[in-house]
Amino acid sequence: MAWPRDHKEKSRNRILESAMVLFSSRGFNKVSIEEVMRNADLTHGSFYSHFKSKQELYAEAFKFAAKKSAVDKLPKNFEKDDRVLEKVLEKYLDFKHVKQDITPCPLTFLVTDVANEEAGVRKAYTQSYNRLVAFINKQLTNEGALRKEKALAISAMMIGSVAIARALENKKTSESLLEACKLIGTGLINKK
Amino acid sequence: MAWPRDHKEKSRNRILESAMVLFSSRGFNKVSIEEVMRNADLTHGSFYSHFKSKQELYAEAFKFAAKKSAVDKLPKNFEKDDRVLEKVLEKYLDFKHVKQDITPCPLTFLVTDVANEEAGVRKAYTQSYNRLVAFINKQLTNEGALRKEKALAISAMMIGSVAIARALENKKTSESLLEACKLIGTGLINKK
DNA sequence: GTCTATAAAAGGATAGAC
DNA sequence: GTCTATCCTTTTATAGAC
Repeated sequence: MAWPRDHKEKSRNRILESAMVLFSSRGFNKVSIEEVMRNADLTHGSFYSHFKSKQELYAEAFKFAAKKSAVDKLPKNFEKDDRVLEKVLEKYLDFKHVKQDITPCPLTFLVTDVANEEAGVRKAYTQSYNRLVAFINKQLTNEGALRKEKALAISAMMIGSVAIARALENKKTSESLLEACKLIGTGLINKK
Repeated sequence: MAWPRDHKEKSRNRILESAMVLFSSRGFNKVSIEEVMRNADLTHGSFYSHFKSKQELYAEAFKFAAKKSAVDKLPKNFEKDDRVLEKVLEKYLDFKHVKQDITPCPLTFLVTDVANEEAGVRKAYTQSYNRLVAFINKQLTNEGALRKEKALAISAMMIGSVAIARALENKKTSESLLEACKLIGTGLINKK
């Protein structure tokens, strides 16, 4: 029929966008295909024209989310300026991120979820994580022997603290945790 | 009938033990009540003599798991010795923990899972997390103004790195991450 | 490619016998 | 308190019309 040639791709992107938002906020297993499709203004029957299973959707949605996340949208080339990393920490470790007032980073929001899923999903996670670590590592221009280790530790503090903050029952403790990680993280950046 | 008076409690503990293991390794939503009960050598019908819902089981199992975890079994009183915390890091950030060759810490294995569940579960998580931070804080005897912040940052590195390591697809990257966090974490302990 | 309709299975929860 | 049997809802996945 006379469909625009990008029609399928647009539908697919709507599905991925829908899945990304829903999976991040409630977890993969608590979101049904019907819900993903409805949120993308489609009916659930047509899901299988795009993906062969829910697991495949997860892997694809994860890659899609990783591209859209704040970290991956950062410039690939930048000045020798430690403040870039400090600004990333500032934004990432903000309570707004915990509350999803900014687009959530799937590395954090789905970290445990992914561990329980199949290889394709974990591969998507790994690739996205490696890009984050590479970015941090590039920013640590003043470091010596511990540069790589600091990059990994900072990534763990970022992902860990936001994940924990999301699980805690009160906002105050969450914010203390985020602030502490900003402080200690920044300390790691600037000390040689 | 002539049941031993601790019969119900023993069954309950078997259910909690069973749930703890299964939830930690595969996540709350992927484990059915029938599976939990079968693993506890019971049939699923009798589940509701012990818990009113699966959510209630989760909260109770979490408290139970927290008590059994390595951290909570540590002595409450200890010498002024920084090495205690270093030893905890050594054990917690071991690949054996990732592979569940030691009893997994639910703070790590269920961190994202918990964030998507109801208040009772998050309360249990928060209490357990606060105990961990209090323990770390107590160990940091050489610190000054940043003592509290360091304790929080170390907790985020512990929980974060093991969670990430579980999600990654290859062992080598996971081990680099764990080693880096041991190193940087130990550095935070010893520097004033 | 998307729709409606439906199959088929899984899982949470309850009823009643012992 | 635990068992077997069953209800009922949700959910993944497929079939066939347009």
